[in-house]
Amino acid sequence: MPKVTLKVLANKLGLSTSTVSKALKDYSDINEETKLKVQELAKSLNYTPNAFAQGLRNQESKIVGVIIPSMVHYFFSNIIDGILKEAEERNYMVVLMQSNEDYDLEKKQVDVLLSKGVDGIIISLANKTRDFSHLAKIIDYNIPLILVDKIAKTINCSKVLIDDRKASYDAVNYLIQKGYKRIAHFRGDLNPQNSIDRFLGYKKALLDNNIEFDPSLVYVCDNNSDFSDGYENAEKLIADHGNNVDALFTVNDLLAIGAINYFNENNIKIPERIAVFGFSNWFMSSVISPSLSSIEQNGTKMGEKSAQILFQEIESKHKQKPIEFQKVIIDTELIIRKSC
Amino acid sequence: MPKVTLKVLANKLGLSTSTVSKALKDYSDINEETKLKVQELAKSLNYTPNAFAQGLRNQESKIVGVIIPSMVHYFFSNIIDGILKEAEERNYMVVLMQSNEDYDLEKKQVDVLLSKGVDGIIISLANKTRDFSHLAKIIDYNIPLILVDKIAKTINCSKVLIDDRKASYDAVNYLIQKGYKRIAHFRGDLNPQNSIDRFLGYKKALLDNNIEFDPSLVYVCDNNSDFSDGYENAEKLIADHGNNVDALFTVNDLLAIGAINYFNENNIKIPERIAVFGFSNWFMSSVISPSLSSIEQNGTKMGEKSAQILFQEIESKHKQKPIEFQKVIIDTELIIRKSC
DNA sequence: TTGTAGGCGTTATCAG
DNA sequence: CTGATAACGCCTACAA
Repeated sequence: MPKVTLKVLANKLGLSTSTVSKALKDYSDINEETKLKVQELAKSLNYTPNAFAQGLRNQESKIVGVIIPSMVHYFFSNIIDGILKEAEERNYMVVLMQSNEDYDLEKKQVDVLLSKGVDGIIISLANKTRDFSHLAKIIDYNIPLILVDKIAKTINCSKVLIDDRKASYDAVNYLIQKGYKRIAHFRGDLNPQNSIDRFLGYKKALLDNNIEFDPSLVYVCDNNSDFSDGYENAEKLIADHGNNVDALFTVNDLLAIGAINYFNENNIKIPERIAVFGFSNWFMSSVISPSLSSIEQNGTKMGEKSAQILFQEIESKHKQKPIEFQKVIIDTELIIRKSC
Repeated sequence: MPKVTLKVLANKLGLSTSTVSKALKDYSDINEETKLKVQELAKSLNYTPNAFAQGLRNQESKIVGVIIPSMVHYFFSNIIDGILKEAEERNYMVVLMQSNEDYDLEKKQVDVLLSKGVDGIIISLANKTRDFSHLAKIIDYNIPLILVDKIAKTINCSKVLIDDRKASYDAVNYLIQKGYKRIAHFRGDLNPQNSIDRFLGYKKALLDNNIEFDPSLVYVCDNNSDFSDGYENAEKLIADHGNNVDALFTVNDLLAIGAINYFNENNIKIPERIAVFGFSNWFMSSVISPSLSSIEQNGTKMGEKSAQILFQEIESKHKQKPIEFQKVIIDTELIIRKSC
């Protein structure tokens, strides 16, 4: 298995490497016949250019880096799915890294990506990330950067996200239109902007409908919440408010499902006694019983769009064109099922 | 942002690049003081070696490639999770590709990985893949290859998998010990070995317990089955067998959940009237109601193990040591919940 | 139309 | 202990 290089081809044909190189790239100043000969041989020997040499020479890796907080999440899987599709079409490779919601790791991973000379980077920030110097560094290196979903407002780059506030607003508004009045909210921690925005959307929908905002109906859930957190808070909710609550809007589907479990086990009928509305439309929402109304966040589309913008920016950079940063809001959608 | 290279460091210190290079690698033949000076400067200028140059020089990319059929699957996400962890520890990058269960794409992706000079490859084969010449090519190129879960028996390389047959056997045996006698099976298509093995395990458990195998209790489900397939087959099952069936073992959790939905909606009590046992222990199984007994397939461990073996083989190759292929069976585990 | 030469950044070898 | 040199494979001015 001797490696097939330009030199090998050149020797076999009695040509120089540069001629071979040009022939393969269809340079106009090469004899058609030679071109054909070269291309044929290349094909038959299965020549593939050495990516390192190319990278070294062209300062271009055809690799993009992606950092996400966690792999095992329906939403993030979908984002990746979208990114992979776009990259595939353009013959780019995707290096995937997982920050495990750890700022230090995220920072280190950025360094690795930079040192590997990736052509662009897509990041969905860890919840804990507050310091953005590593992002500034990417920009400093003049590497296109796209932030997706978990973004940093202060960083000047393209962003792909949803309108959390509006989405929440729509969901809660829907509940209100259906006649629910005492709507509880399981919110996320204070940290990632998303949960704040979702909370604000909830609150605004209440106020716009002249429903008094009752802080005691809001429960703060842990961020790495598993569904048992939803279960426990549902228990608390009923203990605290008894019959004086008729709906529950949660910051994510997992909490909703935990709550549903509690309600099911305790014979609290959904949606008759209490309606439930989730967020993110995880795969699960459609399969539990009763099926859960939720907000489709469209991870795949977010991934696709991020990648499209990234490749656009890489292209522009290549052509020395100025880059105009975009902020793309991906549409969300209310998915109404049986839980309300 | 001038790139910091060895040459830059060398110039600033009035040294040669080779000295700088050695100093950074702690060569024993370099003066301690110079080493310190070099290392300090390197740190302060944030020097990172150029990966292309290193790759070109050392014939080593520090990148491994991973091809899986589909991203958006709890099981595969877990495999990736495991691989990423191991790679992270070793400062390897992971290039991820998704074959979408498409043989041609899988083949092309292998070519891309090879041409990029990855140091090793982990693949979970597409269901449709029957021709293994692309795998042979990898081996031909002398690139370590690990097959995980969806493997090719005839390809000579290390493999990480579960004992599908035994796992099924255990599950069905458990059902039988619990007193169930008329156990239906929703099996997968004839294609990937996994579903065949799971079926065989089911059958053997019956026979070993002197329960007649009744082919009419076996339903073949589509492979890209969504849970509606489980729903519909559950309907058929009850139509066909009425009360003459008391348990259901499915080739995956999704089908089981579809079936559970049908049973719930039609007031067929689980597990009193019919028990249900799934396979794979997807995240969902624990959150639906009633919670689903299933077989833990431990994707994370499979990913970790695959990566460990891969890095071992890369290491061995590096040291010119012979490589001994391993076939690792990851333990499965019965997870008993409320559905049986 | 083809070939020569130099360099991308790193590292191993060998000479000083 | 340090430095010069060559090589990894590719690409592109420039020369022939």
